[in-house]
Amino acid sequence: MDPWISSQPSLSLDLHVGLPPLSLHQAPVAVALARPKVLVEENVLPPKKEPEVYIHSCLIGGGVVFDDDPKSLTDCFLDSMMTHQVAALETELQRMSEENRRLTEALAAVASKYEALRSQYTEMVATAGGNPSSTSEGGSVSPSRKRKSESTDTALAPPAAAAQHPGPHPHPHLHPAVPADQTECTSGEPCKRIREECKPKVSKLYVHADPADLSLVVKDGYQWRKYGQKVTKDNPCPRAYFRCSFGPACPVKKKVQRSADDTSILVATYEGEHNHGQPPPAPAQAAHNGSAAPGASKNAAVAKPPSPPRPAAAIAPAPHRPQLQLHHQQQQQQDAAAMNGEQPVGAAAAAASEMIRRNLAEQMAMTLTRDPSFKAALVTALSGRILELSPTND
DNA sequence: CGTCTTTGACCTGCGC
DNA sequence: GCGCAGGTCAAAGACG
Repeated sequence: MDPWISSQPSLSLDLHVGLPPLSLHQAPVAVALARPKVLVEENVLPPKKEPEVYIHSCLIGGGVVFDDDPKSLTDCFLDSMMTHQVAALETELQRMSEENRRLTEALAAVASKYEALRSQYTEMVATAGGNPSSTSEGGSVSPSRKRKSESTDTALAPPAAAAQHPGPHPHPHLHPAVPADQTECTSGEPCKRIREECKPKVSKLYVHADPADLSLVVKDGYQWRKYGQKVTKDNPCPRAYFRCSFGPACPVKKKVQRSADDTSILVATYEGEHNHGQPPPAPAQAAHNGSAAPGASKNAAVAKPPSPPRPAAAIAPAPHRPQLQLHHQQQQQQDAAAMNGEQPVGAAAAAASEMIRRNLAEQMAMTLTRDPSFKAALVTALSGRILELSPTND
């Protein structure tokens, strides 16, 4: 994790902004523990500090002013109200912080257990004579469909996959035409287990959205093409299926569905990794933090790919790259460095850190401005402050 | 006319 | 083998 981030006690980025900054194989666990409701509320923390300071200073000097100035009666009344409110907010803050701490601990425990199991599994595969590198990489192995009529043609090159990936794939390690489980498995249970391990990297992103907005569009900076929608059993809200518009070169898919518990939350499930950079934002997109323009309903989530896919390694992170992708790529770089036995390069790490800070600030600003509770708290604090400072108050 | 979204139909995996 | 549920396809319609 970014040292700067971990040094910000009130931010608690692990659980609050976008995707938890864990490696993707940990993401589902992390997301399962993260409660989106809490995430947004806790984002209110930084602005609270201002009224907190204000109240403390008023408490110190209030008594002196009280005797001399009749107007200070109003001030003190307001101060009292503010103090009460701030006390309540502080209590809430403490509660949230405590909950955050518990969640973080639980997350760490689960992550460590997962790591232990993972290494155990890798060990087992290695001793069984398997090829750990083909499975532990997790890879963006696309679960290619095998339709009944097509699968009889050839097992090695399913037409569906061939249609999606004409010609040699530029990134076979990211999206092999033939999933490892299909080539290496010969029977039963081991095959199933390996297949599960070969699933594309899955990550989840919780996004606050207007419940009245039924578009199911998650603005993550990438361009998506919707290819299906389905009502699932466990959730009355329909689930939308998207493919990256850079496909078939980019195998990434995402599913977007409203949370069954809180319809104001969109749950975006990403499968696979982008093998290209984030498309350059259009003017309207740039004004919306690199996401699709909300007004353009027709092409909000989809646009023609502006440029051919580029290898991820050749692309510097875009300034508006969403937090998700930042964590994603950063983790990839760290993984790659770890695999090569390298230490993170100082300059690159600093640049990445700076990038994360910038995106973090943007993301927090966006989240905060979208949160009604934050707005209410801000309005309360500001109105109290304005009343206090107003020369005409009486 | 080209592109994208919608949506019913189809396919596949899984549990029984 | 059957039924269910999730995921995907592809025709039709909408839109610029």
